[in-house]
Amino acid sequence: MSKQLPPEILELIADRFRILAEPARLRILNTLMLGERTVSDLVQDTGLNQANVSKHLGVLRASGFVDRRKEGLYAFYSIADPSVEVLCEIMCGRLEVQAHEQSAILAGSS
Amino acid sequence: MSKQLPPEILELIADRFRILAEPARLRILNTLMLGERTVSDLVQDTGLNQANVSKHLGVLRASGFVDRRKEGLYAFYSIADPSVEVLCEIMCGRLEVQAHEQSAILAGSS
DNA sequence: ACACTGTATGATCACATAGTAATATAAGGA
DNA sequence: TCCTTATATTACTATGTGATCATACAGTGT
Repeated sequence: MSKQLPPEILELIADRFRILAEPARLRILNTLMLGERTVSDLVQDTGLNQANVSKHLGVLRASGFVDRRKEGLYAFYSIADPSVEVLCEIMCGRLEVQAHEQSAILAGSS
Repeated sequence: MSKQLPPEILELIADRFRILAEPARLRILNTLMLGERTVSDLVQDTGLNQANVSKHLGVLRASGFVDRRKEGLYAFYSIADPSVEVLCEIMCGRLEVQAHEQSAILAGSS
């Protein structure tokens, strides 16, 4: 536990965190958790424009978070890295903890 | 599982990922996993300059990842959010999986 | 061959932020 | 009080990248 990691590894980890540090990409991933979707589906779902969605999908694919399957004119994207969901759940859980602490502080100071 | 999250929540999650998307901050956190450290300790350990370390610590503290305890001239920082370690481990595990896949591909194509 | 649709790819702009130097603040000692 | 040390902050620059527009590319049908 808590072993010291060399700077090169920490850079790679930071790179992966950076991919997820974007609301638009999280929206896309969150939709993909429901199952495979085409680019057009995601454009509809997120309200982002097509170029933007395509670019985010490119980033997500290059970093191995999603997979692509081409079929005719369509490109079907899907989650390739199941850890995404776990990561978001942890972050979410932490948000709830902090929200609790804040309301506790507010309640205490009143 | 895999519930749809509203955009506001995803923005908060993205904010937290962004905090961790920095090699320098991960270096600091990784050192703090060994225990409480002063700013000077961290400057020594990371090789970053003092202003830079202070600024990163400020960001980490504002987002609740670390705590501060002042004692005389010194400021002792420590991990406040234990989930950091888990998050890094997951990312690390995923890096290993990808490394394996890549070497498998290379071996197969030879 | 042409037209149409879905997706990907530049080029550009705007903005956020990491790093750094200089300086400010705060605490302790002579 | 003055000096020194530890930490925080401010101002600035440079770099990275998200959003957008326009356009290119690929597959399908006529």
